[in-house]
Amino acid sequence: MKRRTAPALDRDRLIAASFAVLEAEGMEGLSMRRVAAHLGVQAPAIYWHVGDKAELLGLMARDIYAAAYAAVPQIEDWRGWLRRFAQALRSSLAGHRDGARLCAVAKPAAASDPHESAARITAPLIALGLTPQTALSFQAAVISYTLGWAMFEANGPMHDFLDRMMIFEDSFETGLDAMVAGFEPQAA
Amino acid sequence: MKRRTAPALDRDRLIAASFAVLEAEGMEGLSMRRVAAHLGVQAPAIYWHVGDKAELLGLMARDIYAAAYAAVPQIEDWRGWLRRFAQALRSSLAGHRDGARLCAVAKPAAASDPHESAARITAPLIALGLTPQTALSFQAAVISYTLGWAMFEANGPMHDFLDRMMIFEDSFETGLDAMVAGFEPQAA
DNA sequence: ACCTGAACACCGTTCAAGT
DNA sequence: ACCTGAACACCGTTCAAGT
Repeated sequence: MKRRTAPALDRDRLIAASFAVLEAEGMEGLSMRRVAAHLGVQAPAIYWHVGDKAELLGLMARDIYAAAYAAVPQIEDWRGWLRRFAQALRSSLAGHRDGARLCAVAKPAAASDPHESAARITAPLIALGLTPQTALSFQAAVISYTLGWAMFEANGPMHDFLDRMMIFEDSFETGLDAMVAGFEPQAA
Repeated sequence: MKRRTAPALDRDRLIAASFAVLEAEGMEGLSMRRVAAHLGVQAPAIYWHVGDKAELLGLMARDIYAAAYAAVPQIEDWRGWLRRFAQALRSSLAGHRDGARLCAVAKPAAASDPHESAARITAPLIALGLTPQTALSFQAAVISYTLGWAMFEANGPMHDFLDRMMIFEDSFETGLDAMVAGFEPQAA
């Protein structure tokens, strides 16, 4: 017997609880105290498992990105992969209340080892024949576009109006297709 | 004589002070109390001139966008206009500390009259021959891309690493050119 | 009309102390 | 090792009261 009582918290349960609070209260209701309450614990307990709130947000954002990567199907060429990835990221962001705002505020947890995370991020594109340089460039552009779009789309009051002037889905695809198609001549 | 003492505040001085605090303290140091202190006034005084903090942030964001629109030179076609606008927006965002984060958090002050603001936003493109529909679509895509990129770029730790793997300036242009070029066939 | 003073209900975080 | 209790230095916002 290593311990008499199992610990009440671990990183995974902490992150899960944080998402639960986010879903229920939104981004500005996401406080350390509320997350703690959701876990039946005092706020300072969280600091045993995580350095500070910024790190917690970083971990949440990381999960959102990870879900997107995991959702991209096997695909035969980099154009298709980029398109599928962008769609997956968009729906991963839309899958959580204030998901885009969360990712905007959070610094990437990737900060721990940027070299490794850049490699992981570009690996699929490199496998499909792009050079590391172009892979990074294209991927950065697609992520930027998708994240920016998600924020645009999540912006309440403007949304209702734009909804009557354009189909978000279609316009997102329009921009995405344009970008990917425009990459074509640069892939050499 | 309408009043014995001129008011200490007005909206413009309030916004200017807010930018000053933002520059000095960054986004998380931007508190109502600090802005008030910068103006030699008590925090509650601000609420006479502005409904709440969100509205103040919205006004700041609006200024950043307005600066971008103002900086776009007269141009002969919509491709050029879109490219110039994106560059102007990127440098307007980069012109203030945490500019991208600010715009991410702020709801558009445009919320007041979305119809009018959408019209103003698309006017230049419509004047250059696009339909309102495509103008809105293209403009939304370009804004999303640029805002997303600026956030990407502003993200400290990742930045230093990426800086050694790619030129931000060049990669931004790569994606932008790709998108605008890809719009071409859709402009019909 | 425009601002102050005092207060309310919160925050994130630290740190000794408990087990 | 892991959590609590109490505290510190802040927040945004409201509201009576002053001028």
